[in-house]
Amino acid sequence: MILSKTCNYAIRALLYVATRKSDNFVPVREISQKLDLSFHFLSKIHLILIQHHLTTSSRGVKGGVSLARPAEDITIYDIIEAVDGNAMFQNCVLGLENCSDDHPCPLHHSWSEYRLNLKKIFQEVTLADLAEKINNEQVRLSNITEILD
Amino acid sequence: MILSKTCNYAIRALLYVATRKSDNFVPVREISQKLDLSFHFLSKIHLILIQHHLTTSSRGVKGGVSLARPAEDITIYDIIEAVDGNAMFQNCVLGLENCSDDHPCPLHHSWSEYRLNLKKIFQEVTLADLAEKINNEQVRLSNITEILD
DNA sequence: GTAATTAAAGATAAAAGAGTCTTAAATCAA
DNA sequence: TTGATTTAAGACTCTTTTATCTTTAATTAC
Repeated sequence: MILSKTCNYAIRALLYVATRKSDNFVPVREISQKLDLSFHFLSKIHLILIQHHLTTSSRGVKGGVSLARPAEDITIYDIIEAVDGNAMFQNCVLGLENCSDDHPCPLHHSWSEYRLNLKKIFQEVTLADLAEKINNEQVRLSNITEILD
Repeated sequence: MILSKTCNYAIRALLYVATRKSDNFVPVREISQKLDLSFHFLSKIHLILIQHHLTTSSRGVKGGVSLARPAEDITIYDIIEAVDGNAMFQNCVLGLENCSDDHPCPLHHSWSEYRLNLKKIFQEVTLADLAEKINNEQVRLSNITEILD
């Protein structure tokens, strides 16, 4: 797996929040039910997202989480960086410590080019882009077919 | 990290064997010393490689491991597939189970194209290609600068 | 103020990945 | 045959990731 499970869940959760596009907070319970994920685990993931200023939250009856800034301004890369870090986009594919153009590993050349593309793919796409696709029912967010009822 | 540590070590170990290009077996002890990796851990990794018919081995005084077929016929992809499996080259980037052209996740389109490139990069390169680079001292295999003395 | 609701925080546990250690088995050399 | 060498195999430990459960704190509605 390229992304950790935690990161997968984070992306899907934020996409769900983005599709709700209400001014209100979205309860974690609702997200976990709609995406069929563990409520407690998702709560924990949200702490990370809050720490990285991707979401804000409110406790209490009308509480929940919401995006910290417009969905247009949050890329998938932002989420990956917050949860999994950016090692994937920087490190040597063979795990060597000072792999560089000057001291390359055998795969350095092809990999460093590829790595940029990987970053690009995730940076080019915002939550808004994907939320629109989801709302147009062109794509899905969960193993369960219907998530938005 | 895209590849597991186990997989990194496996690739580097086989590259080392390929650079030795002797008809003899190469002791795991020698590999571990030259690559600065744990001998016992590397021994374990070699069991995987042997099971997947990437290497053969011999016990005893002149024993060790050697490539099961010519270095020209072993790609980096072969090693990755043996050690880490092929989930990375097949699975949905968001971890959805039946993500496909018919039932895509929001990232399916860009990802499925990208995934093919990823596979290609590793399939295009053989141990022989990289061993040649290493022997020409264009690249390195270890954090330690000199590995071939 | 009280009760219901919801995130925050922390303790705990299960599973997987990474790494170590010991013993057994095979091979070679003398 | 004996001893040295080297892989094979399995038990064991440590760390990280994933997941669960419980308690606390904040917010809202009444």
